[in-house]
Amino acid sequence: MQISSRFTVAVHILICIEIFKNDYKVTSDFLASSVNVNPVVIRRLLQQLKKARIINVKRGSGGTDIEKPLDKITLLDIYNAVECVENGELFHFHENPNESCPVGKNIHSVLDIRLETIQKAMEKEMRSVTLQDIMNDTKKIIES
Amino acid sequence: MQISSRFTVAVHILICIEIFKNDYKVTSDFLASSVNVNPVVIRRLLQQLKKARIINVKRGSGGTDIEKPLDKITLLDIYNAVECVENGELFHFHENPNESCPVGKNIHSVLDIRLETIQKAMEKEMRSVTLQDIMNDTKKIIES
DNA sequence: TATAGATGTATCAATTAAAGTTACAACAAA
DNA sequence: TTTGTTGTAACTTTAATTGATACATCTATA
Repeated sequence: MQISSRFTVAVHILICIEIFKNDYKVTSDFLASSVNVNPVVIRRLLQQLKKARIINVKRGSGGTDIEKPLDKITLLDIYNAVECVENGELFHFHENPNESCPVGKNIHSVLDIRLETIQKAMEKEMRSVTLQDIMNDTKKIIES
Repeated sequence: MQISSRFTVAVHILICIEIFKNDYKVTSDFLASSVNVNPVVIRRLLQQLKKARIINVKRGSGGTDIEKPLDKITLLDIYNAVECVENGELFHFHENPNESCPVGKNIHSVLDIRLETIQKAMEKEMRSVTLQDIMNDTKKIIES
């Protein structure tokens, strides 16, 4: 199963906020039009990004800003903000292996550490990319 | 969203096949009892592992064997055998970004390479662990 | 201070994928 | 020929995502 599009949408949103901050009031409707999803989906994501202290959302007047230096926001920060799995575990483990089978009894002892290592490798890679990197690429491409 | 439990179940199955090969006929019912899921779920997985040439399943008489040296079967092989996402893409990308917005138009150019790098990091880690490694750990734990 | 335009959020529907279940034809060994 | 098993179809259940509508709440400003 795939990681939900909330992650790519969240990155898309953050790029938009930064690119258009001087020229438009970046509302949920504005963002919804760029991403091409329902505005409520955007608002839900904005709330999650706000809870993670990545952005600030203005009630009443509308609009949103990024709350941290771009080079202090990593893809992992964004991922963790919007991907709400219990314990943050990437792999879903079958729930009730048979404890009276020697394999079922020990499957967690054997696999947990391996799954964690794999997940950590993914997270390390995500942590190495900042929103600043993404913005640099985006501006270069838009200008060309 | 999490990677489905098919992956951990498939690894569980393969460990069972190897551990019990001399003492039991390892049928889908036998495996279903250790994993604690419906036998049909097991049979579906066995078919996927068979298609990937990791195991052989005996019709009629019943039972199953591993078809390759254990140190030639990596966690990535198992993952790819049972995790059937289109293009094998880990990240689900939102479908129709607005092409008339400079960000929507270029979001794929900016993000695709990053997502691929992250996925590759995960796959590299999965490729570095073989079923032989897992079996060594399992036997050590069961014997202690 | 009334209003216009946003956000925040509840609620429900639609869609999709995973996993459970039943059933049974096809098969192969004894 | 019987017995136990696989292979697979069909349907159900469950859960998560996403879409959609609605509206109370908020704030700048006219």
